[in-house]
Amino acid sequence: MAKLQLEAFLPYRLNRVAAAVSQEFRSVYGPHHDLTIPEWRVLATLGQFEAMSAKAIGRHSAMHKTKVSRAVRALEERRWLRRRPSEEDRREEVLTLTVLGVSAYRQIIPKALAFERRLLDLLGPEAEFLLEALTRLEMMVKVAAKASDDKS
Amino acid sequence: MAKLQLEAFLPYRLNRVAAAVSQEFRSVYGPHHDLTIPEWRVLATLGQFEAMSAKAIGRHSAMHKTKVSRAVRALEERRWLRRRPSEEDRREEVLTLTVLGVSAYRQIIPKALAFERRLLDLLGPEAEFLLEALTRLEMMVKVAAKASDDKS
DNA sequence: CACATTTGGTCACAAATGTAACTATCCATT
DNA sequence: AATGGATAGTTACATTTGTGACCAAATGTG
Repeated sequence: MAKLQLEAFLPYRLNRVAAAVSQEFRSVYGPHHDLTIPEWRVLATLGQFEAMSAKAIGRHSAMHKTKVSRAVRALEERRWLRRRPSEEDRREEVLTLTVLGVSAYRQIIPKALAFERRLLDLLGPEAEFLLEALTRLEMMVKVAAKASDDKS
Repeated sequence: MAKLQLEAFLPYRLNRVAAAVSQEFRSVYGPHHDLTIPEWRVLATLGQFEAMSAKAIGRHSAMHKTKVSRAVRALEERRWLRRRPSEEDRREEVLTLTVLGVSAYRQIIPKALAFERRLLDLLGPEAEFLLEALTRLEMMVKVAAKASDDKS
C-alpha cells in the first residue's frame, strides 16, 4: 500500500520549521516588548515604509484585514502608532509610527537581524540556496496546486 | 536609521511560504474530503504507522494534545478511525484507521504525492538543498534563539 | 446627476487554538 | 500496600483568528 512519509513531506516540513522559527524568534522580542506576531509585523512594516495604509500593510505582509485592524488598534493604544485620515482617499487612514514606536522599532531591529544572522551563519553557504528556493517556491505554489488538481 | 527588509527576512519568508503551500495543498484534498489540517495530519500519521496512541501522534506531528484529541474525535465520528484501550497501559488508547479511513487515505495520498512531486520538479535540483537546509534549520533554531537572547 | 458597484476599515459573531484543571492510570519509593 | 509524583487523555474556559454584515467614501455607468 502506498504510504506517505509525513516527516519528509514538504508542506509538513515547511510548517514545522516555520512555526519553530517564529516561536523562537518571538522569544527574541517577546520578553522585552510583549508584542504579538501581527503587532510585530505591523511595526516592522511601518518601520520600513514610514507611512502606509492598513490595506497596504495587509497586502505586503500577507495578513487578513481584521488581523491588521486589530494589531493597528493595539499599537495605537500603546501609542506606538498614529493614524490620520488620508487626503486623497478619505476611506483610508495613513498610519505612521510615533516617536515611541520608532524607538521600539530601533530596539528590536538589531535583535531581529542578529537572530537572522545567526541562523544564516549556522546554515553556512547553503543559506543562499534556501533563500533562493523559498522565493521560487512561493512563486510556483499556485501553479503546482492547480496542475495537480486538474489531474485528479 | 537601521531598517529591516521584512520581505527578505527569513522567519517572515518561511511563514509566508509555509502558509501558501499549506493553503494550496489544502485545495488538493479539501474540496474532495473536507478535512481540517489537524485531521489530515492524524489521518496521514495513522496511515503511515497503522496503530498509534494520540500522544505519539502529537509528538510525531508536532501538534498540541488538545488539537490531536479533537481531530481524533472528529475522525472517529466520521468512522474513519477506531480506538481501543491499550493492553499495556490503560491510560492510553490505540488508534487505527477503519476500512473507510484507509480508503480515504488511499485516495488522498496519490494526490498529495503528485502535488509534492510537482513542487520538487519545479524546484529542480535545488530541491535537495532546500530539504537539507530545512532539516538543519529545524535542528538549530533553538540554539540560535538562545544565543541571540544571551547577547541582548 | 442618480445609481449601482467597488473598496478601506470596523464590528459582531462563529470557528479554531491554546491554557489550565481534572480523571484515571502508571510507576517509584517507602 | 500506601503514598506521591508523573503521564494519557478530556473538558471548560480564555484568547486568537476568520467570516460576513455593515458603513462611509470612492469609482464607474447610464
